[in-house]
Amino acid sequence: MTEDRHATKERLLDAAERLFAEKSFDEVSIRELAQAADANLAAVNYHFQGKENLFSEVVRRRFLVQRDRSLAALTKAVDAGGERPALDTIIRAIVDSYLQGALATQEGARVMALIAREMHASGPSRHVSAFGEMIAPVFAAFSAAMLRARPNLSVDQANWLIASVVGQVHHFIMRRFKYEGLPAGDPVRAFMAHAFPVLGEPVDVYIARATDHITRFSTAAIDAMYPEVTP
Amino acid sequence: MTEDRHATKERLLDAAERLFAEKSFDEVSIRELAQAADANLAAVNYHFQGKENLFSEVVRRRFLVQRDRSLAALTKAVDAGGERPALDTIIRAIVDSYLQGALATQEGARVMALIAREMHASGPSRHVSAFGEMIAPVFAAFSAAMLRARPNLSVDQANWLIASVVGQVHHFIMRRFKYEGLPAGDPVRAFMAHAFPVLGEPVDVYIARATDHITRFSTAAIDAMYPEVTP
DNA sequence: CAAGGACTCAAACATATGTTTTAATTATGC
DNA sequence: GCATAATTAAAACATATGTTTGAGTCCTTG
Repeated sequence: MTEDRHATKERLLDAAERLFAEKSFDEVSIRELAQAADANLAAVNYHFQGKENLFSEVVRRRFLVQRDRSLAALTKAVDAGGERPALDTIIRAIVDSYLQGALATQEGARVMALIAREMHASGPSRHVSAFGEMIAPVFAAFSAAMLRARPNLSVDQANWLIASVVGQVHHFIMRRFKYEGLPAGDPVRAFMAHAFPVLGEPVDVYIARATDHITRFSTAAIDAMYPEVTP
Repeated sequence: MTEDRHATKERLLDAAERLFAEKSFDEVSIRELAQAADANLAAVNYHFQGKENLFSEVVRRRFLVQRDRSLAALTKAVDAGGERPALDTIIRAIVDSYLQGALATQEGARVMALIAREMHASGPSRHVSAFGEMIAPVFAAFSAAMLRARPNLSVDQANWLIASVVGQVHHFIMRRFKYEGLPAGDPVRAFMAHAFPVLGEPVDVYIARATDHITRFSTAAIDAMYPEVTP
Protein backbone atom coordinates (compact mmCIF):
# COMPACT_ATOMS: atom_id res chain seq x y z
CA MET A 1 0.00 0.00 0.00
CA THR A 2 0.90 3.65 -0.11
CA GLU A 3 2.45 3.46 3.29
CA ASP A 4 4.88 0.78 2.28
CA ARG A 5 5.47 2.47 -1.01
CA HIS A 6 6.90 5.55 0.54
CA ALA A 7 8.38 3.69 3.44
CA THR A 8 11.90 3.44 2.10
CA LYS A 9 11.84 7.00 0.86
CA GLU A 10 10.93 8.17 4.34
CA ARG A 11 13.49 5.90 5.90
CA LEU A 12 16.10 7.39 3.62
CA LEU A 13 15.15 10.89 4.62
CA ASP A 14 15.34 10.00 8.30
CA ALA A 15 18.67 8.27 8.00
CA ALA A 16 20.00 11.11 5.90
CA GLU A 17 18.94 13.66 8.45
CA ARG A 18 20.80 11.83 11.15
CA LEU A 19 23.93 11.14 9.15
CA PHE A 20 24.20 14.55 7.54
CA ALA A 21 23.97 16.09 10.99
CA GLU A 22 26.83 13.98 12.27
CA LYS A 23 29.14 14.21 9.31
CA SER A 24 29.51 16.62 6.45
CA PHE A 25 28.02 16.09 3.04
CA ASP A 26 31.13 14.51 1.59
CA GLU A 27 31.75 12.36 4.60
CA VAL A 28 28.45 10.55 4.18
CA SER A 29 28.50 7.95 1.45
CA ILE A 30 25.45 6.72 -0.37
CA ARG A 31 26.27 3.18 0.65
CA GLU A 32 26.43 4.14 4.29
CA LEU A 33 23.17 5.97 3.89
CA ALA A 34 21.40 3.10 2.22
CA GLN A 35 22.56 0.72 4.88
CA ALA A 36 21.41 2.97 7.69
CA ALA A 37 18.00 3.20 6.06
CA ASP A 38 17.87 -0.53 5.41
CA ALA A 39 17.54 0.19 1.74
CA ASN A 40 19.36 -0.76 -1.37
CA LEU A 41 22.27 1.21 -2.72
CA ALA A 42 20.35 2.29 -5.79
CA ALA A 43 17.36 3.47 -3.77
CA VAL A 44 18.88 6.88 -3.17
CA ASN A 45 19.27 7.59 -6.84
CA TYR A 46 15.92 6.07 -7.67
CA HIS A 47 13.96 8.17 -5.18
CA PHE A 48 15.99 11.37 -5.19
CA GLN A 49 17.94 11.35 -8.45
CA GLY A 50 21.24 11.91 -6.75
CA LYS A 51 22.78 12.60 -3.40
CA GLU A 52 22.48 16.38 -3.57
CA ASN A 53 18.73 16.28 -4.00
CA LEU A 54 18.34 14.07 -0.98
CA PHE A 55 20.40 16.52 1.01
CA SER A 56 18.31 19.46 -0.13
CA GLU A 57 15.08 17.76 0.85
CA VAL A 58 16.44 16.91 4.27
CA VAL A 59 17.34 20.51 4.96
CA ARG A 60 14.15 21.89 3.54
CA ARG A 61 11.91 19.58 5.53
CA ARG A 62 13.02 20.92 8.89
CA PHE A 63 13.99 24.38 7.80
CA LEU A 64 10.43 25.48 7.27
CA VAL A 65 9.32 24.05 10.60
CA GLN A 66 11.78 26.26 12.41
CA ARG A 67 10.80 29.26 10.36
CA ASP A 68 7.11 28.84 11.12
CA ARG A 69 7.79 28.30 14.79
CA SER A 70 9.77 31.52 15.02
CA LEU A 71 7.17 33.46 13.08
CA ALA A 72 4.40 32.13 15.29
CA ALA A 73 6.25 33.03 18.47
CA LEU A 74 6.92 36.48 17.11
CA THR A 75 3.35 37.07 16.04
CA LYS A 76 2.05 35.91 19.38
CA ALA A 77 4.39 38.24 21.24
CA VAL A 78 3.42 41.20 19.10
CA ASP A 79 -0.30 40.54 19.30
CA ALA A 80 -0.19 40.08 23.05
CA GLY A 81 1.43 43.49 23.37
CA GLY A 82 -1.37 45.47 21.75
CA GLU A 83 -0.51 48.83 20.28
CA ARG A 84 2.94 48.99 21.78
CA PRO A 85 4.41 45.57 22.57
CA ALA A 86 7.20 45.36 25.11
CA LEU A 87 10.67 45.15 23.61
CA ASP A 88 11.88 42.43 25.93
CA THR A 89 8.86 40.28 25.09
CA ILE A 90 9.68 40.48 21.41
CA ILE A 91 13.33 39.70 21.89
CA ARG A 92 12.58 36.89 24.28
CA ALA A 93 10.16 35.35 21.79
CA ILE A 94 12.65 35.19 18.95
CA VAL A 95 15.58 34.14 21.12
CA ASP A 96 13.63 31.44 22.87
CA SER A 97 12.16 30.02 19.70
CA TYR A 98 15.61 29.63 18.18
CA LEU A 99 17.24 28.16 21.23
CA GLN A 100 14.34 25.77 21.69
CA GLY A 101 14.36 24.77 18.05
CA ALA A 102 18.10 24.26 17.95
CA LEU A 103 18.78 22.71 21.33
CA ALA A 104 15.64 21.32 22.94
CA THR A 105 14.85 18.37 20.73
CA GLN A 106 17.25 15.96 19.17
CA GLU A 107 15.82 16.36 15.68
CA GLY A 108 16.05 20.11 15.91
CA ALA A 109 19.61 19.92 17.12
CA ARG A 110 20.57 17.64 14.28
CA VAL A 111 19.30 19.89 11.58
CA MET A 112 20.52 23.05 13.20
CA ALA A 113 24.01 21.62 13.41
CA LEU A 114 23.74 20.69 9.79
CA ILE A 115 22.50 24.11 8.78
CA ALA A 116 25.15 25.89 10.79
CA ARG A 117 27.81 23.82 9.08
CA GLU A 118 26.48 24.37 5.61
CA MET A 119 25.99 28.05 6.30
CA HIS A 120 29.72 28.45 6.57
CA ALA A 121 30.37 26.14 3.66
CA SER A 122 31.98 27.10 0.41
CA GLY A 123 30.56 28.77 -2.63
CA PRO A 124 26.89 28.98 -3.52
CA SER A 125 25.75 26.48 -0.93
CA ARG A 126 23.67 23.49 -1.80
CA HIS A 127 20.44 25.11 -0.66
CA VAL A 128 20.62 28.81 -1.29
CA SER A 129 16.86 28.79 -1.73
CA ALA A 130 16.38 27.77 1.88
CA PHE A 131 18.38 30.77 2.96
CA GLY A 132 16.08 33.24 1.36
CA GLU A 133 13.02 31.21 2.19
CA MET A 134 13.74 31.13 5.88
CA ILE A 135 16.02 33.98 6.82
CA ALA A 136 14.27 36.73 4.94
CA PRO A 137 10.74 36.31 6.37
CA VAL A 138 11.93 35.86 9.95
CA PHE A 139 14.24 38.80 9.64
CA ALA A 140 11.49 40.97 8.21
CA ALA A 141 9.07 39.97 10.96
CA PHE A 142 11.62 40.58 13.66
CA SER A 143 12.45 43.94 12.22
CA ALA A 144 8.81 44.96 11.99
CA ALA A 145 8.11 43.80 15.54
CA MET A 146 11.03 45.75 16.88
CA LEU A 147 9.84 48.88 15.14
CA ARG A 148 6.42 48.38 16.67
CA ALA A 149 7.99 48.21 20.09
CA ARG A 150 10.32 51.14 19.47
CA PRO A 151 8.81 53.50 16.89
CA ASN A 152 11.59 55.96 17.49
CA LEU A 153 14.08 53.64 15.78
CA SER A 154 14.92 53.91 12.12
CA VAL A 155 14.82 50.77 9.99
CA ASP A 156 18.57 50.88 9.69
CA GLN A 157 19.07 51.18 13.43
CA ALA A 158 16.70 48.30 14.06
CA ASN A 159 18.60 46.07 11.67
CA TRP A 160 21.91 46.74 13.37
CA LEU A 161 20.34 45.89 16.69
CA ILE A 162 18.84 42.72 15.29
CA ALA A 163 22.23 41.67 14.05
CA SER A 164 23.57 41.94 17.57
CA VAL A 165 20.75 39.82 18.93
CA VAL A 166 21.02 37.17 16.25
CA GLY A 167 24.77 37.01 16.67
CA GLN A 168 24.38 36.21 20.32
CA VAL A 169 21.76 33.58 19.62
CA HIS A 170 23.95 31.77 17.12
CA HIS A 171 26.88 31.96 19.45
CA PHE A 172 25.05 30.45 22.39
CA ILE A 173 23.73 27.69 20.19
CA MET A 174 27.13 26.87 18.76
CA ARG A 175 28.73 27.02 22.17
CA ARG A 176 26.45 24.32 23.44
CA PHE A 177 26.94 22.24 20.30
CA LYS A 178 30.67 22.47 20.53
CA TYR A 179 30.61 21.57 24.19
CA GLU A 180 28.38 18.56 23.72
CA GLY A 181 30.34 17.42 20.72
CA LEU A 182 33.52 17.03 22.72
CA PRO A 183 34.25 13.72 24.45
CA ALA A 184 33.87 13.55 28.20
CA GLY A 185 37.55 13.76 29.11
CA ASP A 186 38.55 16.39 26.58
CA PRO A 187 40.62 19.25 28.03
CA VAL A 188 38.86 21.83 25.90
CA ARG A 189 35.55 20.61 27.23
CA ALA A 190 36.88 20.91 30.75
CA PHE A 191 38.06 24.43 30.06
CA MET A 192 34.69 25.44 28.67
CA ALA A 193 32.84 23.97 31.61
CA HIS A 194 35.17 25.75 34.00
CA ALA A 195 34.79 29.16 32.40
CA PHE A 196 31.10 28.64 31.74
CA PRO A 197 29.57 26.30 34.32
CA VAL A 198 26.09 26.53 32.83
CA LEU A 199 27.32 24.36 29.99
CA GLY A 200 27.22 21.44 32.37
CA GLU A 201 23.57 22.01 33.21
CA PRO A 202 20.70 20.18 31.53
CA VAL A 203 19.72 21.65 28.23
CA ASP A 204 16.49 23.27 29.40
CA VAL A 205 18.36 25.09 32.14
CA TYR A 206 20.93 26.23 29.62
CA ILE A 207 18.21 27.46 27.28
CA ALA A 208 16.45 29.35 30.05
CA ARG A 209 19.60 31.02 31.30
CA ALA A 210 20.86 31.89 27.85
CA THR A 211 17.50 33.26 26.76
CA ASP A 212 17.38 35.34 29.87
CA HIS A 213 20.86 36.68 29.44
CA ILE A 214 20.52 37.56 25.76
CA THR A 215 17.18 39.24 26.39
CA ARG A 216 18.40 41.31 29.31
CA PHE A 217 21.68 42.19 27.64
CA SER A 218 20.05 43.27 24.41
CA THR A 219 17.17 45.12 25.99
CA ALA A 220 19.53 47.00 28.26
CA ALA A 221 21.69 47.97 25.31
CA ILE A 222 18.80 49.15 23.18
CA ASP A 223 17.20 51.09 26.01
CA ALA A 224 20.47 52.79 26.79
CA MET A 225 21.37 53.56 23.19
CA TYR A 226 17.94 54.76 22.15
CA PRO A 227 15.99 55.80 25.23
CA GLU A 228 12.27 55.20 24.95
CA VAL A 229 10.23 58.31 24.48
CA THR A 230 7.55 58.14 27.14
CA PRO A 231 4.29 59.66 25.93
CA MET B 1 70.51 26.46 -1.03
CA THR B 2 68.19 26.36 1.92
CA GLU B 3 65.86 28.80 0.23
CA ASP B 4 65.32 26.63 -2.78
CA ARG B 5 65.23 23.56 -0.65
CA HIS B 6 62.20 24.66 1.25
CA ALA B 7 60.73 26.48 -1.69
CA THR B 8 58.23 23.83 -2.70
CA LYS B 9 57.26 23.18 0.88
CA GLU B 10 56.44 26.84 1.29
CA ARG B 11 54.65 26.91 -2.01
CA LEU B 12 52.56 23.98 -0.88
CA LEU B 13 51.63 25.74 2.33
CA ASP B 14 50.63 28.87 0.46
CA ALA B 15 48.58 27.01 -2.08
CA ALA B 16 46.97 24.93 0.64
CA GLU B 17 46.02 28.02 2.58
CA ARG B 18 44.30 29.46 -0.42
CA LEU B 19 42.54 26.28 -1.50
CA PHE B 20 41.46 25.16 1.95
CA ALA B 21 39.91 28.56 2.48
CA GLU B 22 37.91 28.30 -0.71
CA LYS B 23 36.80 24.71 -0.43
CA SER B 24 36.46 22.30 2.43
CA PHE B 25 39.07 19.74 3.38
CA ASP B 26 37.51 16.97 1.33
CA GLU B 27 36.86 19.16 -1.64
CA VAL B 28 40.54 19.90 -2.12
CA SER B 29 42.45 17.08 -3.75
CA ILE B 30 46.15 16.53 -3.39
CA ARG B 31 46.52 16.65 -7.13
CA GLU B 32 44.79 20.00 -7.30
CA LEU B 33 46.98 21.21 -4.49
CA ALA B 34 50.19 20.06 -6.08
CA GLN B 35 49.27 21.67 -9.35
CA ALA B 36 48.43 24.97 -7.68
CA ALA B 37 51.79 24.90 -5.94
CA ASP B 38 53.58 23.91 -9.13
CA ALA B 39 54.83 20.84 -7.36
CA ASN B 40 54.67 17.16 -7.96
CA LEU B 41 51.85 15.01 -6.72
CA ALA B 42 54.08 13.13 -4.32
CA ALA B 43 55.49 16.34 -2.83
CA VAL B 44 52.65 16.68 -0.37
CA ASN B 45 53.24 13.30 1.14
CA TYR B 46 56.97 13.73 1.02
CA HIS B 47 56.98 17.03 2.90
CA PHE B 48 53.98 16.59 5.16
CA GLN B 49 53.36 12.87 5.42
CA GLY B 50 49.76 13.13 4.41
CA LYS B 51 47.05 15.61 3.65
CA GLU B 52 45.85 16.07 7.21
CA ASN B 53 49.24 17.17 8.44
CA LEU B 54 49.47 19.79 5.74
CA PHE B 55 46.06 21.05 6.75
CA SER B 56 47.03 21.27 10.39
CA GLU B 57 50.15 23.23 9.61
CA VAL B 58 48.22 25.66 7.48
CA VAL B 59 45.77 26.38 10.26
CA ARG B 60 48.41 26.59 12.93
CA ARG B 61 50.58 28.98 11.01
CA ARG B 62 48.00 31.75 10.93
CA PHE B 63 46.12 30.83 14.05
CA LEU B 64 48.90 31.94 16.34
CA VAL B 65 49.36 35.19 14.45
CA GLN B 66 45.78 36.16 15.16
CA ARG B 67 46.06 35.11 18.77
CA ASP B 68 49.14 37.23 19.34
CA ARG B 69 47.61 40.18 17.59
CA SER B 70 44.54 40.05 19.80
CA LEU B 71 46.59 39.63 22.95
CA ALA B 72 48.79 42.54 22.00
CA ALA B 73 45.82 44.79 21.32
CA LEU B 74 44.30 43.80 24.60
CA THR B 75 47.45 44.35 26.58
CA LYS B 76 47.96 47.71 24.99
CA ALA B 77 44.44 48.78 25.82
CA VAL B 78 44.74 47.67 29.42
CA ASP B 79 48.15 49.24 29.95
CA ALA B 80 47.04 52.52 28.44
CA GLY B 81 44.19 52.67 30.92
CA GLY B 82 46.30 52.59 34.06
CA GLU B 83 44.67 51.41 37.23
CA ARG B 84 41.16 51.40 35.84
CA PRO B 85 41.03 51.01 32.06
CA ALA B 86 37.92 52.15 30.24
CA LEU B 87 35.50 49.39 29.37
CA ASP B 88 34.82 50.58 25.86
CA THR B 89 38.54 50.76 25.12
CA ILE B 90 38.94 47.12 26.10
CA ILE B 91 35.97 45.97 24.09
CA ARG B 92 36.99 48.03 21.10
CA ALA B 93 40.47 46.55 21.20
CA ILE B 94 39.31 42.95 21.06
CA VAL B 95 36.54 43.59 18.57
CA ASP B 96 38.74 45.58 16.25
CA SER B 97 41.60 43.10 16.34
CA TYR B 98 39.28 40.28 15.33
CA LEU B 99 37.49 42.16 12.60
CA GLN B 100 40.80 43.41 11.24
CA GLY B 101 42.36 39.98 11.35
CA ALA B 102 39.40 38.32 9.73
CA LEU B 103 38.37 40.87 7.16
CA ALA B 104 41.08 43.41 6.45
CA THR B 105 43.69 41.33 4.66
CA GLN B 106 43.11 38.61 2.16
CA GLU B 107 45.29 36.10 3.98
CA GLY B 108 43.51 36.71 7.25
CA ALA B 109 40.15 36.38 5.60
CA ARG B 110 41.15 33.12 4.03
CA VAL B 111 42.19 31.47 7.22
CA MET B 112 39.37 32.88 9.25
CA ALA B 113 36.87 31.49 6.78
CA LEU B 114 38.64 28.18 7.02
CA ILE B 115 38.65 28.23 10.80
CA ALA B 116 35.02 29.24 11.02
CA ARG B 117 34.12 26.36 8.76
CA GLU B 118 36.15 23.80 10.64
CA MET B 119 34.86 25.12 13.94
CA HIS B 120 31.43 23.92 13.02
CA ALA B 121 32.73 20.70 11.53
CA SER B 122 32.00 17.28 12.82
CA GLY B 123 33.53 15.32 15.66
CA PRO B 124 36.88 16.03 17.24
CA SER B 125 38.05 18.50 14.63
CA ARG B 126 41.30 18.12 12.83
CA HIS B 127 43.04 20.66 15.03
CA VAL B 128 41.57 20.55 18.49
CA SER B 129 44.94 21.68 19.79
CA ALA B 130 44.59 24.99 18.00
CA PHE B 131 41.32 25.58 19.77
CA GLY B 132 42.80 25.39 23.22
CA GLU B 133 45.97 27.10 22.11
CA MET B 134 44.20 30.14 20.77
CA ILE B 135 40.80 30.46 22.35
CA ALA B 136 41.78 29.87 25.94
CA PRO B 137 44.52 32.53 26.27
CA VAL B 138 42.55 35.22 24.49
CA PHE B 139 39.47 34.42 26.48
CA ALA B 140 41.39 34.55 29.73
CA ALA B 141 43.01 37.86 28.83
CA PHE B 142 39.71 39.37 27.78
CA SER B 143 38.09 38.20 30.97
CA ALA B 144 40.89 39.62 33.11
CA ALA B 145 40.81 42.92 31.28
CA MET B 146 37.09 43.25 31.72
CA LEU B 147 37.40 42.60 35.42
CA ARG B 148 40.05 45.29 35.61
CA ALA B 149 37.68 47.73 33.98
CA ARG B 150 34.70 46.66 36.07
CA PRO B 151 35.86 45.26 39.43
CA ASN B 152 32.27 45.02 40.59
CA LEU B 153 31.64 42.15 38.17
CA SER B 154 31.98 38.54 39.21
CA VAL B 155 34.00 36.22 37.02
CA ASP B 156 30.85 34.45 35.99
CA GLN B 157 29.11 37.67 35.04
CA ALA B 158 32.12 38.79 33.03
CA ASN B 159 32.15 35.54 31.08
CA TRP B 160 28.49 35.83 30.14
CA LEU B 161 29.12 39.34 28.92
CA ILE B 162 32.13 38.23 26.95
CA ALA B 163 30.05 35.58 25.26
CA SER B 164 27.68 38.27 24.06
CA VAL B 165 30.52 40.33 22.66
CA VAL B 166 32.21 37.43 20.95
CA GLY B 167 28.93 36.25 19.48
CA GLN B 168 28.42 39.60 17.84
CA VAL B 169 31.96 39.64 16.50
CA HIS B 170 31.62 36.25 14.88
CA HIS B 171 28.30 37.19 13.44
CA PHE B 172 29.52 40.38 11.84
CA ILE B 173 32.48 38.53 10.39
CA MET B 174 30.36 35.73 8.99
CA ARG B 175 27.84 38.18 7.63
CA ARG B 176 30.48 39.87 5.54
CA PHE B 177 31.92 36.54 4.42
CA LYS B 178 28.55 35.28 3.37
CA TYR B 179 27.81 38.47 1.51
CA GLU B 180 31.08 38.53 -0.35
CA GLY B 181 30.83 34.85 -1.17
CA LEU B 182 27.63 35.32 -3.10
CA PRO B 183 27.80 36.11 -6.82
CA ALA B 184 26.96 39.62 -7.93
CA GLY B 185 23.46 39.00 -9.17
CA ASP B 186 22.35 36.67 -6.39
CA PRO B 187 18.95 37.56 -4.88
CA VAL B 188 20.09 36.72 -1.38
CA ARG B 189 22.98 39.08 -1.80
CA ALA B 190 20.59 41.75 -2.97
CA PHE B 191 18.37 41.16 0.04
CA MET B 192 21.30 41.41 2.42
CA ALA B 193 22.53 44.60 0.86
CA HIS B 194 19.06 46.07 1.01
CA ALA B 195 18.52 45.27 4.69
CA PHE B 196 22.08 46.10 5.58
CA PRO B 197 23.51 48.69 3.22
CA VAL B 198 26.88 48.81 4.97
CA LEU B 199 27.63 45.42 3.41
CA GLY B 200 28.12 47.19 0.14
CA GLU B 201 30.73 49.53 1.60
CA PRO B 202 34.49 48.92 1.33
CA VAL B 203 35.79 46.55 3.92
CA ASP B 204 37.50 49.14 6.08
CA VAL B 205 34.29 51.10 6.34
CA TYR B 206 32.44 47.96 7.26
CA ILE B 207 35.01 47.12 9.93
CA ALA B 208 34.88 50.61 11.40
CA ARG B 209 31.09 50.70 11.53
CA ALA B 210 30.77 47.20 12.91
CA THR B 211 33.44 47.76 15.55
CA ASP B 212 31.71 50.92 16.56
CA HIS B 213 28.32 49.31 16.79
CA ILE B 214 29.43 46.26 18.75
CA THR B 215 31.42 48.41 21.15
CA ARG B 216 28.61 50.84 21.78
CA PHE B 217 25.96 48.15 22.02
CA SER B 218 27.95 46.05 24.44
CA THR B 219 29.18 48.90 26.58
CA ALA B 220 25.67 50.26 26.88
CA ALA B 221 24.37 46.88 27.91
CA ILE B 222 27.05 46.29 30.50
CA ASP B 223 26.73 49.77 31.96
CA ALA B 224 22.99 49.40 32.23
CA MET B 225 23.06 45.89 33.67
CA TYR B 226 25.85 46.51 36.14
CA PRO B 227 26.11 50.24 36.83
CA GLU B 228 29.62 51.37 37.52
CA VAL B 229 30.29 52.22 41.14
CA THR B 230 31.85 55.66 41.07
CA PRO B 231 34.45 56.05 43.81
C1' DC C 1 85.26 15.41 -8.09
C1' DA C 2 82.93 11.75 -6.29
C1' DA C 3 79.69 9.96 -2.80
C1' DG C 4 75.61 10.53 -0.36
C1' DG C 5 71.58 12.48 0.75
C1' DA C 6 67.75 15.58 -0.21
C1' DC C 7 64.41 16.28 -3.37
C1' DT C 8 61.51 15.68 -7.67
C1' DC C 9 59.05 13.09 -10.82
C1' DA C 10 56.10 9.79 -13.37
C1' DA C 11 53.82 5.78 -12.81
C1' DA C 12 51.42 2.39 -10.34
C1' DC C 13 48.35 0.92 -6.40
C1' DA C 14 44.54 0.25 -3.83
C1' DT C 15 40.32 1.68 -2.83
C1' DA C 16 36.10 4.39 -2.10
C1' DT C 17 32.74 6.87 -4.37
C1' DG C 18 28.34 8.37 -7.16
C1' DT C 19 25.84 6.62 -10.76
C1' DT C 20 23.86 3.41 -14.21
C1' DT C 21 22.17 -0.82 -15.80
C1' DT C 22 19.58 -4.84 -16.04
C1' DA C 23 16.93 -8.28 -14.01
C1' DA C 24 13.77 -9.68 -10.34
C1' DT C 25 10.07 -8.64 -7.35
C1' DT C 26 6.11 -6.40 -5.69
C1' DA C 27 2.05 -3.73 -5.76
C1' DT C 28 -1.83 -1.60 -8.66
C1' DG C 29 -5.69 -1.20 -11.69
C1' DC C 30 -8.65 -3.01 -15.10
C1' DG D 1 -6.22 -12.73 -12.30
C1' DC D 2 -3.44 -10.71 -15.29
C1' DA D 3 -0.94 -6.97 -17.52
C1' DT D 4 1.33 -2.97 -16.34
C1' DA D 5 3.78 0.10 -13.71
C1' DA D 6 6.43 0.95 -9.46
C1' DT D 7 9.92 -0.52 -6.66
C1' DT D 8 13.90 -3.24 -5.05
C1' DA D 9 18.12 -5.76 -5.71
C1' DA D 10 22.79 -7.02 -7.20
C1' DA D 11 26.27 -6.15 -10.14
C1' DA D 12 28.96 -3.49 -13.11
C1' DC D 13 30.90 1.14 -14.43
C1' DA D 14 33.60 4.93 -14.49
C1' DT D 15 36.31 7.71 -12.09
C1' DA D 16 38.57 10.38 -8.47
C1' DT D 17 41.23 10.01 -4.49
C1' DG D 18 45.24 9.42 -0.96
C1' DT D 19 49.30 7.03 -0.84
C1' DT D 20 53.46 4.43 -2.20
C1' DT D 21 57.19 3.11 -5.10
C1' DG D 22 61.41 3.27 -7.45
C1' DA D 23 64.12 5.55 -10.59
C1' DG D 24 66.09 9.83 -11.71
C1' DT D 25 68.06 14.64 -10.67
C1' DC D 26 70.19 18.13 -8.15
C1' DC D 27 72.79 19.92 -4.57
C1' DT D 28 75.79 19.71 -0.69
C1' DT D 29 79.92 18.08 1.40
C1' DG D 30 84.05 15.91 2.43
